[in-house]
Amino acid sequence: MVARKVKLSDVARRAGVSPATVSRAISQPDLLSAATLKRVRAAAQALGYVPDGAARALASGRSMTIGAIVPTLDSTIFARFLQSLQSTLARDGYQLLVASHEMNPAAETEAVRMLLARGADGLILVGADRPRSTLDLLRTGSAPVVLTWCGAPDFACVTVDNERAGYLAAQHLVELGHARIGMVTGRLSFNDRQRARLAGARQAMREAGHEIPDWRVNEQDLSLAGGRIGCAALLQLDTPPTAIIGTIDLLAIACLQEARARRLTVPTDLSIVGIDDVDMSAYLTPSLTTVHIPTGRIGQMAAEMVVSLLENGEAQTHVDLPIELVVRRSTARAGGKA
Amino acid sequence: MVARKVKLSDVARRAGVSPATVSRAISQPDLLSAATLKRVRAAAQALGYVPDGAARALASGRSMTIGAIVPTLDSTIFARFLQSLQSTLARDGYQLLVASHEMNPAAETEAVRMLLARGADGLILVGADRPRSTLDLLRTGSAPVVLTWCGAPDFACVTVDNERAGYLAAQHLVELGHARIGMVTGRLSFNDRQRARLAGARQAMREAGHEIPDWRVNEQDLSLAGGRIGCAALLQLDTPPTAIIGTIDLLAIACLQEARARRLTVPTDLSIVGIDDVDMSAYLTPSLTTVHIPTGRIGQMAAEMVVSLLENGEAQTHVDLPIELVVRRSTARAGGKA
DNA sequence: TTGTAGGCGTTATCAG
DNA sequence: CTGATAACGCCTACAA
Repeated sequence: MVARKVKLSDVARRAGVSPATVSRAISQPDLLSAATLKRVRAAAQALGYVPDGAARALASGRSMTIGAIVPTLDSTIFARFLQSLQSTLARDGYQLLVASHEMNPAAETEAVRMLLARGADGLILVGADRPRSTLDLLRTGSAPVVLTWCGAPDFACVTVDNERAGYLAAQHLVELGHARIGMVTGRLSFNDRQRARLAGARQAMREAGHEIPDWRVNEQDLSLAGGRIGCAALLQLDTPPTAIIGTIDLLAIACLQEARARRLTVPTDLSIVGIDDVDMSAYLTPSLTTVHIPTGRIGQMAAEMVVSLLENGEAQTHVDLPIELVVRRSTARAGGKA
Repeated sequence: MVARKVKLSDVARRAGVSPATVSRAISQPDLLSAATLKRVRAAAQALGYVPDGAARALASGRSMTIGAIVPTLDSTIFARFLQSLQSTLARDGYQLLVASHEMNPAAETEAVRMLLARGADGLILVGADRPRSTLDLLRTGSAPVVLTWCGAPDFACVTVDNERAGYLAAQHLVELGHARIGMVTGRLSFNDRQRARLAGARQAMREAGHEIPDWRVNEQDLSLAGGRIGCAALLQLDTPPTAIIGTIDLLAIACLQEARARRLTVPTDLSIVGIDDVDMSAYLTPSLTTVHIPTGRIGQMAAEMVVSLLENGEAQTHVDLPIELVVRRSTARAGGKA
């Protein structure tokens, strides 16, 4: 719309130095004398110079951009995760390029390809459950990759023990005397987090001499609507569970709402446990007993990991963040007494 | 890690054609004969060729990347907004580059500069309230800009009448006989959406012969914690309001929780109205009366607008999306009777 | 500390 | 329909 683009050489001419000097002024200021640096900066300022990222990327081989692929952007969890990634990366001068796959493996592969094509210097993905072809693409790519939540042995990753999360949730219920517990989970395919949480809960019950039969596990969309449907289905069984675990807080919150809609009192009539510990959970009435997952930390660590992988070449490549049960008011002893 | 990068010319050699032909095979397939096209594609496939975005961007002047700057990623609203932007842009082959400013004007300016430097072909921002210098930077930049939620006359924008949103919320309360209403708002500076919603509510009250004095307006962080604090403050006034408007659902939901914590029954003892109509609002007990804002549509339209600005040069540059009051169970006649 | 020169991988303009 | 041949704007040895 306005004057044609100001380029490096324009600044150089204005400052009376060579293009190389201007280039250095941007990327390696220390190599210049204070005087010239100042002069170059003044010239750049005056001309309103903005370096061309594409050209820099092409010449230097680095785009200062990190790609992140999440299942969906429309989720409390991933929103916080991205916020955390974004702010941490920004500190190091990197920009975040985001993509989502909406639970479609092919879309994820496509996203990886696109991000790589866009020149992302590094990639951050969620989970490790994806087609071998995608994994190969990731390994082949020259960009460092960091997996989050769930990891794979041959990839750098920032994990959380999802199986243990499910275990802790169920164990808590066992300790309260519950033997018949139901679960509302998200879709299990292409989602290792969900599978692990379910498996962990089953493990805890098994160790206590109980089981969670398939018909007490209800697979739903990860939404409030899904949670309510799943909860309703479990409550309508001939022998309804005395407690329900939602594999993510959103689902558990929906269960809380469904229970209330059915005039059941939580936790007296029904205990409910979630996993994640989102903000909302602490503020509900009754507040939700859940397993805390350090979502923000996962993002921060993942960001720091790609950056250090990128800049130091090396880095600790396996971090497992601690999780813990947070007992609040949505759980009580089986049998009705709080 | 592996073989050095496969480039255009490698594919060309393998396919026995010139580099130019390979380039066309990617960007203008129609110009090639079916036979050569097929041959080139096979070669590219075999070599695992991935075009270099930086080089393409440098040579073509377009990065196929759109930058979006939101106040924060960590919000239901903006998460949905971004999701919508992302999926719409993806359809046209664009990638989303995101940044957030956490309510810091300077950070936003910095983000604009960075996004422009990264070669974003277009920019999507939230609101129109920012320093003149940033506006100038936006105008100067050669990239089309689309403002969302609130607009400015000389920018393309996808808006929603925030003032009317506040107006509708208050008007509904007036019709229910409420004269003393309180408001819990977010920080008003650097946030035209909040100011407009507050102003609209005041306008509605004024027209009804009432006022919303400053001391019945409580400015808080846009969080559940903020909402509860704000609600508590209003309820502790000598003459507490009979109804409260939260300028975003999150705040209103927090008010609902605070009211319950104080053993107040909503809507009998206190009516509460929100603005946004997030998913959760419909599922709460009582469900939240609120003003529906088509968040997803805003994102979709904004995305379509940048793209058409980019590709057709022209486009409708001012779209105002309709909003409407959604009456649910959190409001009732003043005086206690539902 | 600063200048020179060649190249990064594609696209685009022109011929053929 | 396809092939040469310049740019594109910046970085980076290498030289001074």
